[in-house]
Amino acid sequence: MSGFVDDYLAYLLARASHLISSEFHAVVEASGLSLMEWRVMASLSGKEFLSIGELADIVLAKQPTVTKLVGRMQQAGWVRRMDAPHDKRQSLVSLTAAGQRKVAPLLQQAKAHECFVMSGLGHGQMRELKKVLEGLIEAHAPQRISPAPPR
Amino acid sequence: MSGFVDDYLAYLLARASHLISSEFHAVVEASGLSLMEWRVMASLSGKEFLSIGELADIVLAKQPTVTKLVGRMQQAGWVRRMDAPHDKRQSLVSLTAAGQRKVAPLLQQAKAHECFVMSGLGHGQMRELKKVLEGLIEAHAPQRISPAPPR
DNA sequence: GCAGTTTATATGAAATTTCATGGAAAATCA
DNA sequence: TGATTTTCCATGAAATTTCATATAAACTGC
Repeated sequence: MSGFVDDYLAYLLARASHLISSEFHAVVEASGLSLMEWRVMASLSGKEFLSIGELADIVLAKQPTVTKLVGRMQQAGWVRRMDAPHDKRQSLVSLTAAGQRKVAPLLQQAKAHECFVMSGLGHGQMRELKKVLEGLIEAHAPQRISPAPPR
Repeated sequence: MSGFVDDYLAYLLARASHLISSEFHAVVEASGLSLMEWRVMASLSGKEFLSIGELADIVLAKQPTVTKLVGRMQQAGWVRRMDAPHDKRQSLVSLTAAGQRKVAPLLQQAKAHECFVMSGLGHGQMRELKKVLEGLIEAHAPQRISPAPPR
């Protein structure tokens, strides 16, 4: 490792994230999906649908990237799109039946992998870690929506 | 957020990392560097030099990506390369004087940003977080080098 | 309802990344 | 030492991402 980046929080986060993701990446690729495709499908699973913008936010990618990614996934038959009935600007993305079958096993394996990672930590540390991360995410969320004043 | 990814460790790590990096990304780009260029230069600062392979590992990118990235940075005059004297396969990368001048202020600002992030956590939680991350990184390091048996 | 503005997504061109492979130097081993 | 394998980096072609911008629909305030 390098002098500066050692012990630098942003770097530790990036490295830990990369390492953990990479491990599971192997599983994901074995099923013929890219990491981004997996993220999209995992995000979509359980939900009725998500808009392109929501997806971009969740999968941590830019909007044009997601538009094109979803386009390719649609070609592959894993997702479908429809215009939002009330807001015709939005494009709502949802899993097809084939898509659901494709992710289902991965969702299981993801949980298994998480357990594996967790086993190296201890349940307590794990909960603590998640709590701190959630706190960080909360605290640094881009647009802080101030509570609407009572009407 | 989405149902599945909520509370999924790999995702929390990815999101927290992305969020914290993005904040500093603004500072980095203001100085005319990309995130990757910043990582390379930060990694190099303090070190005499690093090989392409070491850099790729540190900055979490693939080897061909780093080769080309370094090529562009060399064009820009921020880094230089030389063949390793003992192993002519290796290409050693080091900062030029211009490169050093370029990163110096960013190194300062990075520390400042880290303090800012830390301020939302408390020193104790911060140390704990870093410790857990370092543990994760250590535990999941790709090639565990077992200590050489005494000769 | 109408300008002016904002929001959500799409898209083409350019930049970057990735994959697969190549070549050359080092390491291994019989 | 010569053959074989491995390691390290470069590179061309293909795939992806990104930037800048376009388009169309929704909002805002008269």
